[in-house]
This record gives sequence, structure tokens and C-alpha cells, in this order.
Amino acid sequence: MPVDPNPEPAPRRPSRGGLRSLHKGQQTRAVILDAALGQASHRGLEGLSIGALAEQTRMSKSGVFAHFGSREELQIAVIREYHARFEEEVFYPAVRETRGLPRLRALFERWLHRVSVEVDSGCIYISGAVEFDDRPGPVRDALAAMVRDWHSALERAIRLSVDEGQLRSDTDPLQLLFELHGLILALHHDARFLRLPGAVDRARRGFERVVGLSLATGSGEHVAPART
Amino acid sequence: MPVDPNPEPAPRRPSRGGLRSLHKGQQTRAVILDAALGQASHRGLEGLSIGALAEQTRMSKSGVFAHFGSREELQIAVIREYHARFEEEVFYPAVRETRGLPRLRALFERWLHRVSVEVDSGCIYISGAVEFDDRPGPVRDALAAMVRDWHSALERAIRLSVDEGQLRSDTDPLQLLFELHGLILALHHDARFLRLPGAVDRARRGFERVVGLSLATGSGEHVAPART
DNA sequence: TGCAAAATAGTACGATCGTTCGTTTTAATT
DNA sequence: AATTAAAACGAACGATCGTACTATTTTGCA
Repeated sequence: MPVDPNPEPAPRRPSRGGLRSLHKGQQTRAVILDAALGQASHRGLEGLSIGALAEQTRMSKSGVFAHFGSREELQIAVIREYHARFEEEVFYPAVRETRGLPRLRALFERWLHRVSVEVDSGCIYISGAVEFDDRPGPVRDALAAMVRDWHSALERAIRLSVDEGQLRSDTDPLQLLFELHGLILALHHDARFLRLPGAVDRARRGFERVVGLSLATGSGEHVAPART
Repeated sequence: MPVDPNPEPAPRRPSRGGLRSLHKGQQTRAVILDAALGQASHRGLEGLSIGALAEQTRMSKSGVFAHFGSREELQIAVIREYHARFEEEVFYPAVRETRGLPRLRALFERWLHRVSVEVDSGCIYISGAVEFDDRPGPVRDALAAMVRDWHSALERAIRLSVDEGQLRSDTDPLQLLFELHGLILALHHDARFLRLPGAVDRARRGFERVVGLSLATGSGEHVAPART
């Protein structure tokens, strides 16, 4: 996954190597970014408003604006920040699991958790994909890069499961990825939009069903989960 | 599926029963609605702009506005119109197939076709769900009603497949529905946002895989499709 | 403590938004 | 053809938007 998510603008001055305060500017930038993330999770990336952001952080509009230079840059910064947090909460912890199925399971479980349980922040990857599927430009490009990055991490985990002999060797990793992604999207839809209870369990059962189709016989995993 | 999608405001005057012209008002309303649908497919329901609509139809803003009374009513009208077309192009043709698996297959195939191939109009159910998952109000309610209506139509088709003995009797219809919905959402994501080729085929293969899990043995259907 | 630079504020701009209102044009009916 | 209602227009409103400027304050370092 390691794509450098936040190219810190590299302090102009040698920055007396201190563990002291982040030059104040970066502090408030972080505060703004945090608020922006919350806002984007609810209203979408297109719903981001510099005015509303200024109000929430009790700053002036121009003060907020100066930190990013344009609305588009703000949106991109939000995407990168989201990516960083996603890595932190989903990718890194899961990648510590032993490779193969356990790691794949952990990736999916944490992904699922982030999309559904953390109601606080709806998934920007998902809402952004819908908002920008018809809108070319740097925002879309940034978003797509992050999503592709995450998908390729998942693909790798699937391939490793094949290499480890836990998934059948004729498994099509991209097909499995497609189906797992679908489960997450359906979860997002049913839980957030339709507010259906039990969507999380459906996603989990879907995982077992779909992965079960590629399960190598005789692996340590319990085989052939409930067929329905 | 039959939910009356377009409650025509019932002509004030007895309307000399004519097959003649639709009182002109309704004509232009239809023209506006058509343009609005195109616009909402690209920019989303929140991207609907009365000004842009007026420009496109070469009318005045107030002229367009008068037909709906508010932006919210316009959005709801768009949703109902989309629902009507969805019924026309997906539901009604598919429901003419013999019930059971053939009908379910037809429903899925036409659904898939509408979401992906008709590039002209991105699916408003999908984009709307993301736009309004955090925005209570009449628009969200209307959208949710339409989506639920469609989902229950699919659920019925699945149940009929069980009744016909083509799907195993221990099939969980809502679980299968969840997974099929996921395939469509993944298709929408990969085809429209990531612009991946082959997403349509992945969705089709996903259908066979997932439905295959519930396939009754010895039915006329070709059993156990490629496992991967 | 003093000084330069960085951070924030303030103000104003042009655009666009949905909506209101009064007028004028067009269509439908007698 | 005359009358009445429906439909479309035009102009203006208040609000909000992102952004450009210039001033003021705050911060970091000698």
C-alpha cells in the first residue's frame, strides 16, 4: 500500500530539529483538515465549503483558504488525509496478521468495520467515486489513485492466499476482489442509506460464501460454510 | 413493482376526453423533466440546477421553476420519472420471462445493462443513495421508497425461483439479494469510476457464482459453473 | 527584545443559487 | 372571435460560494 499520502511541504528553514511544536501553521492546518474530513464524510467532497469550515474552526474564510490555496487543493488534501487514516486503521493492523487467509480476513473485517460501524465518517472512497465518476480533473485522479492503491493491496492479499495454498490455484484474484468490493458497497448502501439492520452480518456471510467458492480442499480453514 | 410513479395532477377541467395534446403545460414539463434526468445522471440530484435547466431548454428560470414549485419537488419528480423508465426498461420486459430462474436472470441482465451500458444516464438510485444517506427529508424518502420497491421485486423473483424448485429450499432470499446488489454496485464503481474494462463480465460471472451456490441439484440449469 | 516571516483577519468582487412577484404572452374554451 | 385561464417571461431579492487583494496580528528565531 505504501504510497506517501502526505507530502509535507518540507519546512523552509532547517527547523531546529525539535520535537517541539509543528510551526503552528501545520497545527491549524491539521485542525482544519480534521473538520474538513468530518464535513466531507457527511456532505461529500462536493459539499465541502470553506465558509462552513471557517465557521466550525472559528477562523476567517481567508484564513482557512490560505492553507490550501484553492478548494480543489483542499479536496485533494482531504482525500490524502482520509487515505492516511484508512491505512492506519485498516491496512497496517491487518497486514500484521499472518499472510494468506487470516490477513485477507482481517483486511475485510476492518474494511467492513470502517464503512459501517464508524458512523461518524462515511467512506469517502465510496461517496467520492460516485461524485466524480463523471468529473475529470485532479480530484478524481487523486481519488482514483488512492482507491487503486487499496484495491491492489487487497489483490496482493488474495494472491498470497493462493500462494499459501489456502485458495485454489485456479482462483481469479480480480474476480474475487470484485465480489468482495461489491459486498462492502452493498453494506454501505443498506446500512447507511436504507438503514437496514443486519447488513454487517450479510456482508460477513457473503465473505464466507464467496471466499468459500475458492477455498482449497483440506486447508486448515473450515470448508464449505453454510450454503445459503 | 407497481407503485404509481407519476400521479398526474388530474386536469382541473373535464378535459374533453381527447387523445389530443397534453395541455401544453405537461408537454414542456416533460421536456424539462427529460433534460433534468440527463443532468441528474451526470451531476447527481444535488447537482440539479434550475438555471442550467432553463438554459438547456431555452426557457426562463422562472418558467422552469413554475412547473415544480421548488427545487425539492423537481428532484422528487426526477426520481419518479427515473423510476418509471426503470420499470419500463428493466422490470416489465423481464417479468414477461417465465418465472423462476429465467426471470431472475433477465432482471439481473437488464439491470446490469442499464447501469453500465447506457452510459448516457448513470443510475440515479446509486448516486442518490450516496448523496442522501445523511440527508433526511422528502427527497430521501422518495428515493428510498423507489429503491425498496425495486428490491422487493427482486426478492419476489428469488422466492419464485425457490418455489419453482430451481433454487435450494434453504436459500436465504435477502442474502442472495444483498450479494446481487453488491455485484451491480461494484460494476457501477469499476465501469464508471475506474473505467475498468471487463467489469460487465465480472458482474455476470459473479451472478453465476453466487446463484450457483443456491442452485438446486438436478434442475434444468447447468450446474456448478466455473468455480473461479 | 527586536525583527522578519508566517499566519490570520478583513473586505470586497463577481457568479450562481433558489425563490418571489408582477407582467405579458400563449393556449384552450365558449 | 372573444374571453378566461394557463404558461412563460423578466427583473430583482438575499444568500452563499470561491477567490483576490491588503492589512494586521502572531509566531519563531537572532
